[in-house]
Order: sequence, then C-alpha cells, then structure tokens
Amino acid sequence: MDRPGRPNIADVARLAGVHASTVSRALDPAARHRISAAVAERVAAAAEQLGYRPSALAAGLRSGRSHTVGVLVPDLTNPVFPPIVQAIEAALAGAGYVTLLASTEADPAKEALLIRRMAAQGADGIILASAATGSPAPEAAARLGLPLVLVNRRLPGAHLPTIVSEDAAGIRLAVEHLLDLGHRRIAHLAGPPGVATAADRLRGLRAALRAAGLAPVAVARARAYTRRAGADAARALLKPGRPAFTAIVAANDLLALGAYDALRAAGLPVPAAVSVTGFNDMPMADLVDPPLTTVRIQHAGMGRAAAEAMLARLRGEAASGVARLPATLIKRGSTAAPRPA
Amino acid sequence: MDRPGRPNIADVARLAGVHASTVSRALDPAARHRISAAVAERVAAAAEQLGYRPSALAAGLRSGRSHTVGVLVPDLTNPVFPPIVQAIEAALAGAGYVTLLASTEADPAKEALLIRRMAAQGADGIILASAATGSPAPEAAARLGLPLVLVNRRLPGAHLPTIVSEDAAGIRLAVEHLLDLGHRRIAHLAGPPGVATAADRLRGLRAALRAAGLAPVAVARARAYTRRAGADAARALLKPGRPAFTAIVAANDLLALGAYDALRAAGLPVPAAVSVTGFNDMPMADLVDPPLTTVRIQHAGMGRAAAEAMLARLRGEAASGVARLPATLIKRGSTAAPRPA
DNA sequence: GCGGGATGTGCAAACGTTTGCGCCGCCCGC
DNA sequence: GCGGGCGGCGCAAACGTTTGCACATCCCGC
Repeated sequence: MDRPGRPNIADVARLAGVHASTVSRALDPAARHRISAAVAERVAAAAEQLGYRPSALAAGLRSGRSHTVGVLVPDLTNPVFPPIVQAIEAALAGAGYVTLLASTEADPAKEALLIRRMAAQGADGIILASAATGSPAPEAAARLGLPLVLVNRRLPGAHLPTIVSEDAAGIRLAVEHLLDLGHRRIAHLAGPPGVATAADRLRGLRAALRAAGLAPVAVARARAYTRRAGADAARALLKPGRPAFTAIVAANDLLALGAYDALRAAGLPVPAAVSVTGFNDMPMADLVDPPLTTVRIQHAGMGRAAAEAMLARLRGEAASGVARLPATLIKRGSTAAPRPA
Repeated sequence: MDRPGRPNIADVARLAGVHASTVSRALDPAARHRISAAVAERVAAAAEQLGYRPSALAAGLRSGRSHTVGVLVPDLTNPVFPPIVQAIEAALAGAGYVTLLASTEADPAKEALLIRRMAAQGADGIILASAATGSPAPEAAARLGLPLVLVNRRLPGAHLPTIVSEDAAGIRLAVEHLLDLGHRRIAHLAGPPGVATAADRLRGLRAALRAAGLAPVAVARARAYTRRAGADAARALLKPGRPAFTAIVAANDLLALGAYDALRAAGLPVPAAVSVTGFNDMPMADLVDPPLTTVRIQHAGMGRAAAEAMLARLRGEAASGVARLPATLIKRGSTAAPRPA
C-alpha cells in the first residue's frame, strides 16, 4: 500500500522536504532560476531516487499545453509520406513533443473527425500533409484554436504556414533536360484537380516550354496520384488520333510508373520510343525498370521544416507564409534522345 | 467572458438542468443504462447545442485510460512498416483510440526513452514493431504497467502477445518453388543476428531443403535488413572459392535487391544465371528489374491483428501467445529454371 | 535604522473529468 | 399496509499538475 503505483509530485516534495509547487518549478527548466541551487539539487535527487516521471496528462490539463502534435496524412502507404512523417516525428521528439498520427484516406469528413479527436486529446497543433481544396481542416482548426501547418501541398485560399517544394522550378529542370536531349513534342501527365502541386507543376511545365517557344502537345489529367490512375491517363494520351510525342513529363513518380504500364502494354519501350520523367524521387525510384529520371524533393527537409514551423508557432512566434524547398533533377535510365523521325 | 473557450461538462449540466456526473454517465455508452431515457435525451441535446467535446485529457487523468496507444517502429522509411502502421492506426481509430507514433531508429536507449515518454503521455499500451533481442521494451513496459504487443517480429525470451508471419512455412514455399524449377544448389542470404525472423527463416530453409535430402550450399548473414547490407553479404557469397549455386533465397526483399546489385556487378544476370527470391512482397517489388519473386506476408493483416490484440488486452481479456499469419508465394520474373550445367 | 525591492518558497485554486457512495422515491411482494 | 430492494440521480472527492498570489527573509541604499 505504501507503493501506490507511480510516484507523485507530492511524494517528491515530501522526500525533498519542500512544497509540491517548488518541485514543479525546480524541475521546469524555464522556472528553475527562481529556485535556490541547493533546493533544486535536493529536489532533483529526490526525483531521481523515486524514479519520478511527471504526468504529461495532468500537466497538459492544467497548463493547456500537452506537448503533443497531430500529423495527418491521406495515405501512409504512399511512399512520399513516410520520409516526411519520419522527419516530422524526429524533429518534434527532439523538442520533447510526441506525435499523434492518423490517416485521413483523403476523406474530408474523416479529416474533420480526426482533427476534433486530436483536439480532444489536447493536441497543441496539427500538421496536415497534402491538403486538397475543400479541406475542412483550416476552419476546423481555427474553430478549435489549433495552429495548423501544411506540408507537401499548399492550400491556395488559406493563409497558413506551409512547406512545399519548388514545383514550377522542379518541373522546369525535367523539361530542360528533355529539351537538351532533343525532345520537342512533350506530353504531360497532370495530377488530379483540386491539388495545388498538380496546378503548379502544369503551370511550370507550360512556362518552361514557352521559354523555348513550345507548348505541350497533349495534357492528360489523372484522377488521383496513383499508379493505376497514371496508367489510365497515359492510355488516353495514346489513343489513336492524339498527337504524337516523344516524351512524357509526369506530375509524380507513381503517375510515371503508370505511364510505364501503359507504354509497355502499347509496345512502346522506355526510353527508346518514349522518354518518361517523374517527380518526388520516391524510394525505389532507382530500382524500377528502367530506373526513373525524376525530380528529387527534400522529403526529410520538408518534414523537418514543417515541424520547425509548428514549434515556432507554439513558442508564440507568429510565423506564416509558404516556404519552398528547392528540388533537383536526378537523371536515370528513363530518358534518352528521341528516336530520329 | 460568457464564451470561455470550450464548453465544459458543467456547462452542459447547467443547460440540461442536471448534475455534471449525470452528464458524464449519459454520454458514456457503458453507463447510459443507469440514466433515464428522458434525461439522457435532454443531456444529448444540450451537449449538441453547445458543441460540447469532452476533454480526453481530463478523462484520462481521472480514469487512467487515455484512449491512446503508442506505436514504435525502428524506421518508418522501411517499406514494410507503413502498411502495418496504417492498419494499426485504422483499427485503433475504429475503436476510438488515437495512435502515438515514434521511430526508435533501432536504438535500445531511444526505445526505452520513447516508451517512458509515451507512458508519461498516459498511453494505455505500446505496440512494438520489430523487436530485437536485448530490447528494453518488455522490462520497461512491465515496470510502467503498460500492456505490450509485438508485431512483425517475435522476442523469443519474452512471453508477450505477438503477431508474426509464418516465416518457416513461407520460406518453404520459396524453396519448393525453386526445387520445382530444378534448382539443387541453393544459397541463403540470412537476416541479421538477434532478429527472430532471420533465425526462423534460416531454420525453415534448412528444414525445407532437408525434406528434399539437401542442404544450403552456402549461407551469408547480412548485418542489417537493408539493400546495402544485402549487397555486401551477396558479394561474400560470390567470392572465389565459395561453392557454386544457381539460386539465392534472401530473408527479405531488401536483401534480395542487394543481391541484384551484387549479381549485376559480377555480370551474372537474374534469373538466367542465378534465381533470386525475397520475402515480404513490399510495395514496388513488382516494379524492380526483374520483378521479384517473393513471399507475400499480410502487412495489413498483421497490423490489424496487433491492434485487435491490444484492444482485447485493454478490455481486460488476458490474451497472449503468438499468432502466425499465413504467407503466400508470389511468382515473378526473378526465378527461372537453372541454366543446364 | 528603516523602507523597499529582490529573492525564495508556500498556499490553494484551478484544469475537466470519473466514480464510489449515499439519498430519495417508487414499485413490488408478502 | 409495510418493508425491502432498486432505479435514478446528486455529492464530492479524487486524478497530478501549474501558477498567480501572498509572505517571509535578506540585503542594500539612503
């Protein structure tokens, strides 16, 4: 009976011969300076001896800060997200924060539910990966008074701290690489509607081609960022009557892999008949056949930056605006000079 | 001043004209039956009108159950884990639980720290993916009184609820497939020491070969479940003086891909010169060159089962023992009949 | 020598729930 | 007609912290 589970702050106080509030202050780095060194030391020793672990729950209840941040992704099995989530978690953990993870499955209702649930758990903020237009997150977070940070995708309407890649500049690298190889008839496999990256990359593609006095010979829009949707859209590009092209710039690696499927089915070898580029340089992009030429984004960098932005907001620094992390071109086997006509 | 942030349980009680404790019971499905239907309805209406959201923090503090479960993975960027974590999270969310995620980076000290931190956050239990021998988790969880469930890897010493794949039976499928193709000289790329799957798969391989009156012609042990470690171990297999073989059974897909690298470097085409099999059927395994013949495990099934096991334990059902989920062989392009000697 | 700021610590009130206990009134059985 | 049980609800004490406030002590300057 004298070992009632976990030691209390009161137990520590008793052992150290001080009041509980003194223990609280002595153990809080931000308030330790208000305590004499001798007492602080005695408290630390007592806490150590008892193996005292403060209850973050109780602290969170009283202080309103639970040292917890929610992370929402649409689908963790999309290879883009694990590195981002991993980096977020690492950065948050480094600051003593715990990460709450949940998948929205790209369902706005579920997104709203999860935000409410995380708020109920006392989360101090929400990091949302891959917001789509119509997302209830901004309004839900605002109503709950929760800071919201966006990563990987912008939300054009909302005025929120956001970390994304340089989509336009990145796609320009891919286009210029193809132009250098001699391609002139370039098609685009665009991302789904309502997704900022899709629009930004399409715009970037148009601008890059225009700079060379060209325009895309065809644009097909995939209904989702998946391999299957990419294959379907690529098949549409290949329909008889469509203009001929020698290269496909895909808005995303999975779409590029879908293009592989469609081209293979049509008997068009990559890159001999058609060159293909992706975007993201997801893990394993170098292992597919042929190895995918793609635009590498800073997965980990984005995650870290998003976590930092959140931590800054939680410190009270009213940071905002969108940060764009540079992208680089990774040349692999899926691009080559066009077959001479 | 009359809109003090979030509505209280007391606010609801006031509006419904009852006591706070009645509100608590009326809103708790497990205790609603102790309340008259009329009052329950009035309370529900009041809660709805105020947009009342109970604070899980406060409830957790008082009741000791925070409806929170911690999930620990060594490395989220390993493609095996995202589907498992996703399934865990989905199953937990379905039961009203929130998932805490953290990466241990295969560091025992970090593992222990994260368990302590999650315990401080009031986590009701811990699901540990890929425990290695010497893991501090069992002792740490026991000391904190936290239920612990293992997934993906057993921990031979500990007596814990565990969900793994049928490793021995799975590897037997790969071996029998190679035997059917006519292979007789089979080498094994084993997993790292201290990892139960590595030992189980090696044992399964030996048993399957013994049943055919054979034995592995060579076994190389990778220092980790990574592509690079697989390549290094495969290189060791290829050293001059080592016995010749026509097939490599790898303990894991990433090791198999490492074998690809080593074989390619040695000028040995897969599968013409050497057949290769993997284990896990991780995403993208069908996209590599050549598409990998591998043993498919039930990623999502394991995650779901692990979550169910945890929920059962939290309901008080003292479940235990290891559950083994069946694996199936996926035949692709990396295996073929051996080149006639 | 005295007033006034530091400086260090204690006090107690929160934070928002859950839950054992007790009370009241009703119904039912004898 | 009466007693006992039970259903329905209120009461208040937790759960373990943080933090504004008060208070004592000490030191310093005038």
